[in-house]
Amino acid sequence: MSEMVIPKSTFLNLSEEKRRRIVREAVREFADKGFQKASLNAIVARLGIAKGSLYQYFDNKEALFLYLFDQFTGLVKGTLAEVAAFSRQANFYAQIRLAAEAGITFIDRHPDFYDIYLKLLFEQDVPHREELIAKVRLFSRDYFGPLCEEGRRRGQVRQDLPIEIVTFILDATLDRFLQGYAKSYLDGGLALAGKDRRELEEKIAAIIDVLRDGLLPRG
Amino acid sequence: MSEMVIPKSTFLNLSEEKRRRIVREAVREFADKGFQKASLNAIVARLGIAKGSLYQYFDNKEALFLYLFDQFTGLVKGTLAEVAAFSRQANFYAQIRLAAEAGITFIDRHPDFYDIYLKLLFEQDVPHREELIAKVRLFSRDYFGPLCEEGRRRGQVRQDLPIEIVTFILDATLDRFLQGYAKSYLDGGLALAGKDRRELEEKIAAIIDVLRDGLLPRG
DNA sequence: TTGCCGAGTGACCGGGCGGTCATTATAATG
DNA sequence: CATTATAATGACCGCCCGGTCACTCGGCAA
Repeated sequence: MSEMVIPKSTFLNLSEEKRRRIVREAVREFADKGFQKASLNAIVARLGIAKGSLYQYFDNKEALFLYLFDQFTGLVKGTLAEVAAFSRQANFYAQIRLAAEAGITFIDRHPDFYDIYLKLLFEQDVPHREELIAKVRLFSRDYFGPLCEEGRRRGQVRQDLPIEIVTFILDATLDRFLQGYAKSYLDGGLALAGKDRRELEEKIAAIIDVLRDGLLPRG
Repeated sequence: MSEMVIPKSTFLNLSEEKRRRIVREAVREFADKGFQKASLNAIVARLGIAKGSLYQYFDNKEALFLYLFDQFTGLVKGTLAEVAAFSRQANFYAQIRLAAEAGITFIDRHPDFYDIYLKLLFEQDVPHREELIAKVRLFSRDYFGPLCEEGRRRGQVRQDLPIEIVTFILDATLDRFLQGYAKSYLDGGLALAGKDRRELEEKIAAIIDVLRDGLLPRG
């Protein structure tokens, strides 16, 4: 279902180890520089192969990038499916918490892929950019939307709240939390970047508590 | 207090109209392409001046960019000071609402400046990038922090909530709202980009209501 | 009229880019 | 072994970049 972008057969004939090495170094370069500034010369230099070889594997820079992004969306999709299955029985607020923690895990495992995505958000002239962003964001909406409806159905979320406002807030907050974890200058004073897992989970819990109970004094 | 970055005297000697024209076109170019891809050739071509002239005004690409960003931070600072003064007496939630509306107004007035900032967030190798981002984000924190403390003091925000969590949520949500207004693919399904002022204010009010009252059914 | 000086000019430089392709090396086949 | 198919190579191409600099221009003071 992912793997919609296929490289040249030459690439597929390579040993898995070499393929992984190429993907790893290419992802690193795109994560460092973004699409436009990423240099195929730099990639082949790091890999110790000739530039011509890269063109045996992929038609051009764009095809290479699309292939990498395809791998990324596959990983995202898998992660979300896992967490959805794992947390199906849980309370709505626990589900949100687990999703946030899965996001942290994903960034820990694939920081360069996440960097590529972040750069893509505001870079210009990246081929199929809006389409790629939309693909990822659709995952997020497809996850939070049903979650909220289910939470409302089960009486864990107020019936009178507009679903799209709730998903917007959850999406925005979680997104920013993950961005702050990956990029310290976006952590909004929570100093997320250096924290260990336990502290991160405490912050997540605190945020969800505030969203659940509201800012206004009760009574 | 802004205007810390000074161009060459040649630039300051130009007529205000010419200066504004140069700033306008340069901002447009940097907003379109980001720092790295922005082309001085393109800027001088649009302005109809020689490249050498640009180098009479600014030492190099970096100095030009820093000057533009300085203008930007001046505008942000002024806007925040205005809204702070204007909303001083208001209820906490009205203050938040007014800040969000001021953000909308700012983007309407200076969309290219806002674009430069958004691109800066994830672009690599921009001179003084983290410093510039920190400067803008400090404005935001300096605004929301005291606001939350004041709101708590006045009993409009629960006493037991950790301030930094509250500011994080407000900052993240407002930020994402403005990003969604400027970039339709980030609007999280609220379709903010096309909306008129009244509809935007309704969305803002709805979001603040949810944050104020919480997701959990009361009772 | 002359000399001066700041403003404005654009051809030019070195360098890096994505991409090409004729050539060589390697592996598979009979 | 020879022949053929596939993979790997890197010099090279045209392009555009940021930045330079020897030069021209125009107004003003002497």
